Amino acid sequence: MTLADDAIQWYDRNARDLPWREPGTTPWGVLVSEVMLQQTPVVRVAPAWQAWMTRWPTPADLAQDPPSEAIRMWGRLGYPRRAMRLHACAAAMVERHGGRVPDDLTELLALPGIGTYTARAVATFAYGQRHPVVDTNVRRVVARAVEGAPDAGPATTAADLTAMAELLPAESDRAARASIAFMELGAIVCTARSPRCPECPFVSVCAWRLSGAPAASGPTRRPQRYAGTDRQVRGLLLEVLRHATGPVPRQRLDAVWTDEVQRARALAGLVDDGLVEALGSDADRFVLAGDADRADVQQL
DNA sequence: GACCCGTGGGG
DNA sequence: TCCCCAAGGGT
Repeated sequence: MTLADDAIQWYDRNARDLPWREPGTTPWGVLVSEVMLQQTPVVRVAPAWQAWMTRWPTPADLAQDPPSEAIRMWGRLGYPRRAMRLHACAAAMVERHGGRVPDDLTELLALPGIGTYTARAVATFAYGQRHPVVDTNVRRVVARAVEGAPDAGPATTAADLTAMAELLPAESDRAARASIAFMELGAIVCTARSPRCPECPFVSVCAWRLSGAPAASGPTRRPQRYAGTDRQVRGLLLEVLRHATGPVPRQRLDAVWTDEVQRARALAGLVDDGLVEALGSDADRFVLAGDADRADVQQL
């Protein structure tokens, strides 16, 4: 039995019942789930995915609505730029691919918001192709089980893809199952903190376990605190704009954060990123991207 | 490669 | 409380 065989067998008995894994999920549904899952936990994605797919069952449905509606529907999943890119992605698929999700890796990679991981995930899970699919879970599982390391080092895309490629079964359908199985293992058993090794199909062959499960050593870089960052300010500004039914006067945005310099920087950043538009010659009113026309109507 | 980009829940 | 982290992508 190879690691892939063990993982697939384990997955068949332990896979979570997630909505985008239901039979009949379209490539678009797979793509939407993968984008939503970029840095957002499964439990919060599930209901959002259902609502999104009900409202926009195809790329063309989404492309017909303005980006502002995508940003609103995104709700509090975080990183709202993903909503905007998903909208741009839908528009690009309508323009370049007749409204269908392409099955070619290169064409997928060329779409907005679709990077190395997501392109491979869609080609593999939506179309059954044989590609290594490497996310943070896979990197951790391979680091421990194969390399004997306590955790994955910094992402090195090419090397990570090579490492996983060597573990993939030859047959494409099994290769796809192996990839999803490794991801699932990393998500619910071989977790970053407190791995559940007794439940792991690799427990007896895991290189990390066999070497005594050493703890990680060395200094870990402390990420920036969230409180007080531009990201928090952007979140507060966008929260106001999401719920607005018309143009929001600058004065109302001024109320969300006292530091004027930081507030202005955050707002300018949102405009630069295309999430927000300024209205009027004085740029004294703001709307979500794509709402300018509607806003003008409401002005009259 | 470093850094920026939201949000919420668990330990 | 505080810290960590969660199916990354773009610059």
